[in-house]
Amino acid sequence: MTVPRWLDDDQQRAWRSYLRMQSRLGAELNRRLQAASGLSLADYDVLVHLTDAPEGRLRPYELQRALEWEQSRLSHHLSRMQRRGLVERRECAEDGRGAFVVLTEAGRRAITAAAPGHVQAVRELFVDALGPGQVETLGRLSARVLARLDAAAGG
Amino acid sequence: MTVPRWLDDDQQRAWRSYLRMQSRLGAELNRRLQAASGLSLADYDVLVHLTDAPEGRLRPYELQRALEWEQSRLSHHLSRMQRRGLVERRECAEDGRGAFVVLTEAGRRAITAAAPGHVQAVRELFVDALGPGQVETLGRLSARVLARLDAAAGG
DNA sequence: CCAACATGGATGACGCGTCATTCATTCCTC
DNA sequence: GAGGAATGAATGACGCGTCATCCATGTTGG
Repeated sequence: MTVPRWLDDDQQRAWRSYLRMQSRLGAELNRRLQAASGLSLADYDVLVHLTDAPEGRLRPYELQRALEWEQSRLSHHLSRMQRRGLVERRECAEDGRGAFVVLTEAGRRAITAAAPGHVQAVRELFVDALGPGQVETLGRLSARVLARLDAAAGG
Repeated sequence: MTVPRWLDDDQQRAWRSYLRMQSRLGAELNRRLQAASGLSLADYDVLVHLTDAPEGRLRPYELQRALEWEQSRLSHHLSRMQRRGLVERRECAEDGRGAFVVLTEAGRRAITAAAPGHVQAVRELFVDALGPGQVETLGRLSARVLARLDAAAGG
C-alpha cells in the first residue's frame, strides 16, 4: 500500500451504522439486564457457562477459553462475582496450581431469574427486528468477519 | 408473554456469532490503534469530530450528541485527554455555564498520524472481509436494529 | 535428579464507563 | 424581577478491562 485508501461514502455509512448499532444494542441489553436482575452481560455469560457444566463447576482456564476472555479479566471478574456470592472458588485436587469455579445456589437463582427476560430482550431488539432470513444473514456476515479475524491473528 | 420463548438453534447460532464478531473486531481494532498511535477508539472518535469542526472546537454537549455518549463519560474522557495534551478546555463567552473543547496541535498531529492505519484496519477486517454487496447489507441490517432501538427508547 | 521452561492463576496499577450528585447559569413564568 | 425549572458541565465512588508482573506447581530434557 502506498497512499492510504479511504472508505467511500457507502462503506463509510455502513461502517458507521454498524458501529452505532453495536454500541447501542449492547448498552440497551446491558441496561435492561442490569435493571431487571442486577447482573451484567458479563455476569450472565459466566453463569450460563457454569450452568451448562456438569456439577456447575469449571476450571478457570476452561471458562476462559469458552468465553474468549483474557485470563486476568476472568480472574478479576470472578473475584467480584465471588464477593457478591454468585460463585465460589475451590481448590483442585488433581492439579495443585489450579482451581475450580463453582456456581453457588444464589448464582443459580440469579441466572434462572434473569434468563427469560434477557432472551426476550434479545428477541425483541435483534431477532424480531431483523426477521428470520436476515438473522441468518447477519450470522453469516459475522462468521465471515470472524474468519478474517482468525486469519489476521493466526497468520 | 406467558412462557418465555427461547431462541431456536439457528437464531442462537447467529446471535452468538454476532456477539463474538462484535467483541473480537472491537478488541482487534482497539489493539491495533493503540499499538500504532497510543490512541483508543474513543480518543479517535473524539478527535475525528473535533477535526471536522470549524476551528477545531466544539461545545461539550455538541460532542456528546454527535458521539451518543453519556455526558459524564465525555466529561471524564475529556479530562483524561486534556491531561495527555490532546485537547484543551476553554471558557465560553456566550454561555457562562458552558465551555469549549479545543483540539490542540498535539491532538491534530495524533489523529493525522493515526487515521491512515486505522482506516486500513477497518478496510482489512471489515470492508474487505465482507466485500462490497455485503458491506451494504450489513449496513442495512444495522439500520434495522437501530430503528428498533429507537422505537424501544422513544416509544 | 534438576534446571529450564510451560501452565494455571492471582494481583496491583491504571485507564475507562456509569450512576448519583452537585453547582452555576440561563430560561421561563407569574 | 423573583423564584422555580431546565440546561451545561464537573466530580466522586465504584465496578470493569488491560497490561505487566508474580508465584506456585507441573513437565521435560539432559
